[in-house]
Amino acid sequence: MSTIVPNLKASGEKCETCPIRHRAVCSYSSPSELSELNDAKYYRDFRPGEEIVGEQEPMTAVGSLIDGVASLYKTLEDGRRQMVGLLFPSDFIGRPMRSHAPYEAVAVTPVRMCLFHRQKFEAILRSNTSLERRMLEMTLDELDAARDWMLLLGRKSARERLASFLMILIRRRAELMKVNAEDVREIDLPLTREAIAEFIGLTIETVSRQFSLLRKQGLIGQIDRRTLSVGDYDALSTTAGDYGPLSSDAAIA
Amino acid sequence: MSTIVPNLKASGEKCETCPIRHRAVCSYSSPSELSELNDAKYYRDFRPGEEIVGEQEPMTAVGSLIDGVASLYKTLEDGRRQMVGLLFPSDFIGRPMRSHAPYEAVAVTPVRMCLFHRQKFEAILRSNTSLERRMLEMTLDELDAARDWMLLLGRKSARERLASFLMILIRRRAELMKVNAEDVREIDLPLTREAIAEFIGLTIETVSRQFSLLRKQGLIGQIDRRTLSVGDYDALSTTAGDYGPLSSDAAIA
DNA sequence: CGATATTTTGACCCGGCTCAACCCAAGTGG
DNA sequence: CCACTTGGGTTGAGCCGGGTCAAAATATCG
Repeated sequence: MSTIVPNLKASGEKCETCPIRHRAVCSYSSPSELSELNDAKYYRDFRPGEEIVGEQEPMTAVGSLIDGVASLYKTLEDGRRQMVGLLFPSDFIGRPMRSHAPYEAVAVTPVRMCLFHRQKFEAILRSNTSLERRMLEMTLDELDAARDWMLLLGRKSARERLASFLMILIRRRAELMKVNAEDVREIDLPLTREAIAEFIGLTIETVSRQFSLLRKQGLIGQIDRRTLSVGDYDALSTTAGDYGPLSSDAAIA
Repeated sequence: MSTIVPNLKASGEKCETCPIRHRAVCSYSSPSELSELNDAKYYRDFRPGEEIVGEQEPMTAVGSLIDGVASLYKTLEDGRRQMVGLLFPSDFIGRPMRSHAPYEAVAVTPVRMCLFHRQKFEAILRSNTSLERRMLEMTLDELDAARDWMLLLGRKSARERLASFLMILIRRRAELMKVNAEDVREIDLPLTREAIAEFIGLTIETVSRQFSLLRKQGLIGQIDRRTLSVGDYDALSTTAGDYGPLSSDAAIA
């Protein structure tokens, strides 16, 4: 799983031109604060399937996801797994103020991370108030999203779960393209059936069946293997059972 | 549900003598910082079943649970409910930096809260670094606990869920009595079957059946209606499927 | 084109839900 | 003091949604 990957030294890359500069944990930092981060950071790439940090392993680095999609997992001794977070660019990976990772993080697509040595980051956190404030904000958002997810895992049917999952992707894309969620025509699926199943707490067979049903009923259509179209936004939204796009800015969602 | 309850003005009560002084969000605050909080705080009592804040309602106050047990809920339109947090003394209720509550909070037992006007609290947060640091710590712990809970809701069987729930109560009590979890002999159940079911994502019938099974198999015993004894700690712990007492200090757990 | 991985579909099964009866303790009022 | 209510809690019977196991269909890749 852990192949040798080059630890890129920050070559020409500067925080100022970073694509996630305005959304990541550093987004409130002033130019002077940023330069401290700039000096401490390093980049690292991960390939699909590669483990970013292991569950219960010492966590030496934390940082921001610059590009790609990653997921967080918790696993039971007998191998049952549950995804507990789905991370997109600008989301933060790692747990400050704890020496061991409470979960496993895995790259879903090719991933580029902006990393800091954990203890160094914690030291900066302590002195850099705007970093700490943003960290608190992001953590609160993640907590909101985690609670939405608890509702899904505890109470929603398979159909509702899949619809909720698609709504997350739709909202995420709407945000990215700066349009209303209703206007999103197509969404691409960065996850395999297995990852989707682990995310929404089902088996891959059930996920597949529910996809077929939603397709048959016209809520969604197929464009190609990794892309699908939104057939009936309202029906999807209703099936998801959400109150609206609340906590849409949270990391998990 | 919302009966008239006296809004107690801080009479003789001072933060210095507060029973949760050393664990709550204010626990890192210096004497001078504390006096600012002292001036802004007020107490309020809630009776069992009373709503502390409503889901999606404007949230004017936030604060610490001083005494009693409270729970957080998320609800679907058709009435299905999922508990998303179980709060004990020193835990924080409310969502800074958001105007509306993302969940409903309800008093389970008689509850006393130490409250702040939300915007006032946010202003203090911004100027009081130790308050913000502690807030971040507590939020990170809650997030860890929420993710443990996602694993439970997504993957554990009814039996495992109930055992996990009991382990939470055992650890919580161990902490309180300052003994090892293995040495806890009895635990009291502050929750009704219904609340337990809503917590672990089951129906009350299934909860009741699993209680009967655990009793029959000697993992637990009955002392009285609201108290039970630990019959076989190891079996309970194994059934819960936890790796150990990780994230034991988190708010939900 | 074969070889391997992923996805879909089918048949069957089982754990937990539903619906319903019953139990028990704690009021409450005559 | 007893009849009645009320609100948990327990237990049983039957069902069903989603899991399991197996096989076919479809992609992906040398």
